[in-house]
Amino acid sequence: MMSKRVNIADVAHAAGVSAQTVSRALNNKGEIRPETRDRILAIVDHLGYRPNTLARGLVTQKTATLGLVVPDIANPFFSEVTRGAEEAAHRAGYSLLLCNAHEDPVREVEALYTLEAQRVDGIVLCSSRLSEETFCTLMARLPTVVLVNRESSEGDLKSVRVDDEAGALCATRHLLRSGRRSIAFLAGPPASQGGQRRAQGYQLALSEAGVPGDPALTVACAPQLESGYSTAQQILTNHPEVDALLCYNDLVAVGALQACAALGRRVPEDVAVVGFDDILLAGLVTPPLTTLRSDKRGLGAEAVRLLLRKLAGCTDDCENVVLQPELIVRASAPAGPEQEETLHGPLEAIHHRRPRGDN
Amino acid sequence: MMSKRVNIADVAHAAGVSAQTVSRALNNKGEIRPETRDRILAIVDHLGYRPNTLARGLVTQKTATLGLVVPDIANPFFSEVTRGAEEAAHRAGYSLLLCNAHEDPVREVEALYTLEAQRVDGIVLCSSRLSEETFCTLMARLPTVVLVNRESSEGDLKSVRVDDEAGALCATRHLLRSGRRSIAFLAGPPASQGGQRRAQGYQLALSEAGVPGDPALTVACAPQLESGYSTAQQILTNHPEVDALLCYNDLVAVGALQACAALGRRVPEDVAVVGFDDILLAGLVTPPLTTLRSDKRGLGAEAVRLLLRKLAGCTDDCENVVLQPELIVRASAPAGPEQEETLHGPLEAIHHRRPRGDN
DNA sequence: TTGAAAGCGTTACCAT
DNA sequence: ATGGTAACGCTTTCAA
Repeated sequence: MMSKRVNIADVAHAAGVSAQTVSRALNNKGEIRPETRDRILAIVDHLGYRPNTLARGLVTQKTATLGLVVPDIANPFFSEVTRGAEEAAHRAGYSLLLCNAHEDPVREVEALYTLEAQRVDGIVLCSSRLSEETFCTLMARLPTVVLVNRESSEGDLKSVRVDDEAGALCATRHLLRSGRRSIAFLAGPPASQGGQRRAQGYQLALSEAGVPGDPALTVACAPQLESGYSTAQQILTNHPEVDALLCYNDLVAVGALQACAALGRRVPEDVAVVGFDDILLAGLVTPPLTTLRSDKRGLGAEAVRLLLRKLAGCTDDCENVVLQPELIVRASAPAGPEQEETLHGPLEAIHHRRPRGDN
Repeated sequence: MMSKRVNIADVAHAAGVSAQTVSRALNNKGEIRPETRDRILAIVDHLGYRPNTLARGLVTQKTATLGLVVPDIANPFFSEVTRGAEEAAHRAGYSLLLCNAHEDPVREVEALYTLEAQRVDGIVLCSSRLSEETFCTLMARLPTVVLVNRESSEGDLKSVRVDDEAGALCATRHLLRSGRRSIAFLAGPPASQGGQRRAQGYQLALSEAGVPGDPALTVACAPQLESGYSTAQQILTNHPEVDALLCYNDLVAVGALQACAALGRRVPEDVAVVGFDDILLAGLVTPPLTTLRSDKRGLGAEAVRLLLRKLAGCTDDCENVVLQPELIVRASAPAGPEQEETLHGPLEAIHHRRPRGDN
């Protein structure tokens, strides 16, 4: 039925040359007479020949394919990271094999095995939830890996991440400056390194200010809206004195907003809410979220760039990359009265009046 | 440095059998003595051997990999579709090669060529912006394709889509019933078949109601928030009588909400706004969006299922799938006074009080 | 400048 | 039940 796929031999035959010469014409490699090359390329075009990347990969030991592992592609944070990674990969002539780890370490390991079997040239691993131990065992056999939002003690493992600690520090300071005294932290998945670092920034800000940190006010939660809702509800119920919620990400923060509404707590009058990431949603809910903006696409793009540099054998200047998040002050946690006119007042107005959607 | 990758010959040697037997053990295929198999599998495990899928694909002409092409992976609609597709693919033992067409027909063709070269077993092509002509030319040479949100006259090309016409019809009727008389349509990309079908539903509802359709009230726009903003602003300025905006998708609708705010038009009092898709955002903006909910993950999952059925040679029951969207009435376009207590009144309250985020 | 042969790692096919 | 050989489609290496 379907005629057999045209291969390099067919092209060679049609051009009256050897397969070798066709290969040279295609890869612009080795000496070849220009007119021969042009003739061959014309035939390639006419026959609609596409080199089989499997065969090519088998011999070159390179697939021009990268693996990308994310905890949840439907999470806006990771779809932005993915977009950035895809663009950078595409620009460099690489394809992207996407794996959704589903917030599950088992699935994550599975994904890494699959990528190994597929012989991807390198892997971008986002927000890994694996233990450091599992990690080191795996890395030994995997192709080159670059981590996103996670670091590892493992030798030459490079990473790209946002400065979680600085972000949480900045946000917590902001809350303290605006007069909040009992700040709870919705910490995200315990296995998340980002969550752990944010916890440190949060603690640091508290001790700076001489505020006694109550361990009961740091509560783990899944990185989704629903979990933010239930966790915030629980915190606000058990600790009525809480007047601010620092959230693992914007989805959790939106859930927290809804919990406040459900409990009749006004935001920001009774409770201030701060998110993390500044996804599109953040500026559009009511009240708009104060949050830490991170360059999500940049994270993905930078990870791919680092990966490609490592693949190119560039060992020297491949440093870890730490991107600084930017505090975006909106109505869910405004500046206190004393800072109103100075630091963030004007910004706030700008940030939620303008149409946005592509940050 | 890095020891050579272990291959099937190494395993065979270690087990004292032929490569053939190792292959049989691995694929559970052909006759093999159970104890031999177990012994081999133990060695496989011990050596950490992973079959090279390239080599396997080269000989079997199957890669266990599907291609997914989307216009924009950062668009929440498509990241949900992707999530559904990835899950279905993973469950069936397939990997997913992701291509972002970037809302650009040229990139789309490029992506299809890449997938062809990668010898994916099949392709899920979402919301293609290609002309029917380009399309037919390409399809002839591509591996099996299933379309999402697009249909084609091309022979055996199957598709999965939402019923755009029915959705737009339903939404427009809803607006008319609630007393709106001058309804504009922000139509999305002209090349979008979904947009075209929605235009038909919109027109049909207008003629049903005997409302004269003004062609100037159907305006193309990019499927993003910013474009919704500028397009709505333009419409509302040029046609002050407009009292409702039917939008291509929820992002456009949110932009339209912002335009209304900027122009001092109250929603829904002065202008009603309706979106499409019911992405997470839709229920969380102010006012919450009335919209047509589509099963985004289901779309992706169903497309993969259809694709796999076709690959399995199942030609008979592979029908096109058309999913019905569901009108979700929220405050941006409430029911009119006369329908308040009957149809949608109670629903509305439910839809924006509950925490949501995983629809 | 071009071609022939070998080999990448696996499975299919036919022997044994 | 197991093994040998060829083949998948390409690039690398060497020879002409």
